[in-house]
Amino acid sequence: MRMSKLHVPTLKEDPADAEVISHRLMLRAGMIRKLTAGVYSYLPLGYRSLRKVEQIVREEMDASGAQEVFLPMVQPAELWRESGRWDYYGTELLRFKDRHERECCLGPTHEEVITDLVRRDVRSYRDLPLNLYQIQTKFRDEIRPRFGLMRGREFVMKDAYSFDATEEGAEAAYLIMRDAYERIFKRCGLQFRAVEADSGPIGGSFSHEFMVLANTGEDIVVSCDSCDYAANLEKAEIKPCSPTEKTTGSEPRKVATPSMKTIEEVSQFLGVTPSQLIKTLILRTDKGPVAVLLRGDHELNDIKVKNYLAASEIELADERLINEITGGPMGFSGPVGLSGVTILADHAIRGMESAVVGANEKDFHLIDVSPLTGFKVDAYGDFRSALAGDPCPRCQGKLVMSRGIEVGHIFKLGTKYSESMNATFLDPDGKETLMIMGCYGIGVSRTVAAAIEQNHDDDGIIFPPPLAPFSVMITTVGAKSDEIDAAAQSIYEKLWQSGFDTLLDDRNERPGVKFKDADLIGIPVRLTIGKKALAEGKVELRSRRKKETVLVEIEKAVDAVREMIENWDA
RNA sequence: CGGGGUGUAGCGCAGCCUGGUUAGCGCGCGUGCCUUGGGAGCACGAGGUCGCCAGUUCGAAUCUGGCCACCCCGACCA
Repeated sequence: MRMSKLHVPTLKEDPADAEVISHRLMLRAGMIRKLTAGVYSYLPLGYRSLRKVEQIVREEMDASGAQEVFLPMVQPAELWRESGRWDYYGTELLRFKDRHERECCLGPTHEEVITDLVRRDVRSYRDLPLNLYQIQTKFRDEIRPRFGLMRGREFVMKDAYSFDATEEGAEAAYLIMRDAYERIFKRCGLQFRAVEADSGPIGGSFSHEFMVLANTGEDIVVSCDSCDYAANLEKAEIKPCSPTEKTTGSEPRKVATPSMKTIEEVSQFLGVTPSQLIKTLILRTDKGPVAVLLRGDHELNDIKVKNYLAASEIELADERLINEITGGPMGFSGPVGLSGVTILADHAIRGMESAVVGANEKDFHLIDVSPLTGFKVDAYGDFRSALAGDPCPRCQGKLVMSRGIEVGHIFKLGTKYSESMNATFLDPDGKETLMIMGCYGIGVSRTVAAAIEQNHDDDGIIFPPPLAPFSVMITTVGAKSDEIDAAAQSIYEKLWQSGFDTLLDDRNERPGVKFKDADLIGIPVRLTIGKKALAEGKVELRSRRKKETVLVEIEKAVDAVREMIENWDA
């Protein structure tokens, strides 16, 4: 392809409404353009990258025995009512009516459709296992789309669904997908990590997320510095600390803490550390109000509480509810004498001998409160988020934090959908049995964005070669010259014949413009043809990643390009 | 939805507070000359419902009200 013909509207300046790096660079590099909030058009370069990811995904899915299908995007409400998600999914499901007033939605995911498809035609254990996947546009009416392709409303996703006759089969299917995902993201040239994850509203018994490690990631990855334990912060387990047997030995005392509401204010005012305080959080849930007790320096993990209570909704109580339950204002809540509310306490509370708590009265706290005897707790559990330096739940190591972008998520669904939608088969004994399902997603468009988040510099994108829209950019420099043009044309043809997607910058531009554009759009290898080197039968080769320029003989140029790409990470 | 912010040429912005006649600047775009190793230079030129609607006023990009769109922070997720 020739640059003079390719539609690559690069921008010199950053678009004002793009904040994150991948969004900025994709706009500047002429890869995407926004149509409306969270909805993007792919220009030639962007679409080429997207298709590179798709192709890798497709090859590895096929190799793992999954079969590609293509499911409808418009889906009838009846299916969603059957699974129970028409009401549960909320406003993220874009709903509308057709001309006959029939209710429909745009598919945000395809469990309903695939389950319906399979239950119609699969009747026997002989037809199982089955794994079907598709690469398709999804629509989720996100509350707040942002960050360009990182969280669009319309996005490209690969979703696979496995159906098995037995529990063992379902677990094997899960592991096969796990391996396939490892290969996919490795082939994409990304630094990533598979982490344990909460299974969220899709449900199911266990799941892993595939995180591309990048500072701009929205998720926090917790990992052990000595074993291979890794989990999403929302899931990361905390090793319970050993309970103390000691009490304060004295009665609690009430002290005045005028206008001291926050942990910092109270601890500073009383001259104690935040870890000597207990914070009492009142939560409103669909299972009734709950008080959660945490050590002052710990943070609530609402997902853990939500899972513990099997609640579907949970939020911090407002001033009014707090007052109703504790009798005191916000900022002075404490567990002593609290009643009419479930009291949950984090394990760490048991390790405290003496604590400062709110007195449930404006401007007062209690000191010298003994958690062992000072108040009643309905249940102890793991309710806080991990902190860097916490002990690993699996070994003696310590936990460290990093940021990640979730590009893949695999779930073992079990019979959640086969049960609600009655997807059954006859087992060898002729008995009607529920299929056991798994589902496996990859954010294909997000993967392109994540690759850019992870690989860029001040000059632009540094594409890992497998995802680059083109592998090589041939740049001619200097005044127009027949010799240079001929050499460029010759190498251009050879590179294509050798299987390299090659761009030839034949524009009548000054070299600076060509170099800037090549850097911006992140082409891995730049091959520059200039008068001086050409006279000696040589061309220049430059790695976008290492930024070193080497001179090679024209005859060896193709091999040198190949070597540079093959040793990309070296 | 709650909080914060922005809407003026394809992009980035100034002008608005303190209303005034042809609405500016840089980049980009077109034509010509010139130039060709890191976003050159000169000349000429095209391009604007000042987000939309209503109001105030002799007069509105500018003041007032309503609406819309987009961005950022929170709850959601590939």
